[in-house]
Amino acid sequence: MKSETHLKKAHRIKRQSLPEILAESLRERILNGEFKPGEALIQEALAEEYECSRMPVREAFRQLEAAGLIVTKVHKGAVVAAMPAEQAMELFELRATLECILLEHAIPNMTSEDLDGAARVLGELDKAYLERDINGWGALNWEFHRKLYLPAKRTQTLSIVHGINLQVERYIRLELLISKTFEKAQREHSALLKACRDRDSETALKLLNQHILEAGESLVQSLEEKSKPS
Amino acid sequence: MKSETHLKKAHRIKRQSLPEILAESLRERILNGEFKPGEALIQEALAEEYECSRMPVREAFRQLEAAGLIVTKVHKGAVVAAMPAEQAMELFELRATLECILLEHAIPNMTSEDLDGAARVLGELDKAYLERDINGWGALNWEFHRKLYLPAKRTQTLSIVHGINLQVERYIRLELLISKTFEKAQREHSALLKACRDRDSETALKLLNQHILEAGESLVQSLEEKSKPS
DNA sequence: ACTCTGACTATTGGATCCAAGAGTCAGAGT
DNA sequence: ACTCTGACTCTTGGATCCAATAGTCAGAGT
Repeated sequence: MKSETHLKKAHRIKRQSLPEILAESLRERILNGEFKPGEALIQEALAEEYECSRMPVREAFRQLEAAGLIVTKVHKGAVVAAMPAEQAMELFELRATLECILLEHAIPNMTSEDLDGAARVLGELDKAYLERDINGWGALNWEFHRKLYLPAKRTQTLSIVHGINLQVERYIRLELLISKTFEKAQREHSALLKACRDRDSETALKLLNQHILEAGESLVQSLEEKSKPS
Repeated sequence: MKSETHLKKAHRIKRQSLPEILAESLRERILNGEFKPGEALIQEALAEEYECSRMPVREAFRQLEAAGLIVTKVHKGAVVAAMPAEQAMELFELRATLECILLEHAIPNMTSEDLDGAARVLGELDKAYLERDINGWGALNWEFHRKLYLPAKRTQTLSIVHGINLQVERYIRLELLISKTFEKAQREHSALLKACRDRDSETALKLLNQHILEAGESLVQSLEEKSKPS
């Protein structure tokens, strides 16, 4: 009996509405740095660019606003949200707290499939790093963490953490370009996965906590350097 | 020199867009239980009720969806989100974690104005309780907690916690009607405020943690009883 | 009697149109 | 020369209209 779980999974087709697609695309472009903090997003321009009317754009804006990526003022439009260094650090501390909770609950439930899946993503992550594929790296990075947290079966926490990750990812990407954080993260990911395999919660949690907080600190540091070049 | 801080505060007028107002109103009605989990929300009906077109309603839906209060399917419309008991407990645990962090950071920064403000809200809370004003109680309850957390100066965490509170408030309200949770909460609030006044972090955190987790447990218990009346 | 199909209806998704608010710039008045 | 005002423009907010899809129900064929 093959225990493949494809029994009834049907082919999951897109089934996405235009606003969702737009929101995703715009988020990607914001994370890429194509739209910089403070920059205004004009509905009509984007509508023309995506060859649709302004309406889907408007609904996409609502989603992005709820996610904290843009801020809108009545009759004044939307601008990309800025994030001061202290807020960034707050988000990293939040991540550290919440992701450690997730990992703690996940470790006892991890199957070898879970671990192998995470290992596979880690491989892809390495490849993305070698090819300097920053966009891909961002998505894969989250995918790796997500794989580790899924067995915790805490969907609400996971979705909140996902939101926070998206918010900070923008800055992480900038940081990645100019530092050695990449290799450091890769080493830490490996160590983390190993601790999970060993079911060594204590080590795993310590590693994860460090992994996130140090990333935050190095990011905040480089943010502050950049803001005071005088 | 009067240290009143009204120097430049101008009069903060509404400046709210229709979709925001609608989202607020609809959220309130969902929290009230007027719209029950699983119930479909029809754009046109709501548009007519609020005497506007469907468009503001649609944008309000996007906001509510992002807040997790409704779920929408393409071409099928929006239904009020249901919440299984286990997810409710997860949210309460999240609250306990995050709100304790907030309080921990807030206590050292609290001024006597902060404490007096909280005390004042506590009084209103009591009044709302005596008048059985459930709606008002919900808002004031959050206001009380918020007052305690504001000095932590962690806006992101605060806004996430706010979102979680809104999600569980719906069930809390139902629970309040049928149990003694009300008086219990009131007593716990008083004790909590006193510990804050004494700058006794240890006691305050323990109280807050209990306050939230016990509320969660009693809620989940009554949810399970209701779902298995057979 | 059962099932499959096709038309009909209810409701949402998207486009276009009009109104209203915010910013800008020129011109008049002091 | 400076400031205030008003018209003009750019952009968003909201309404209405048309297209597309899911659900339903009746009817024909087996």
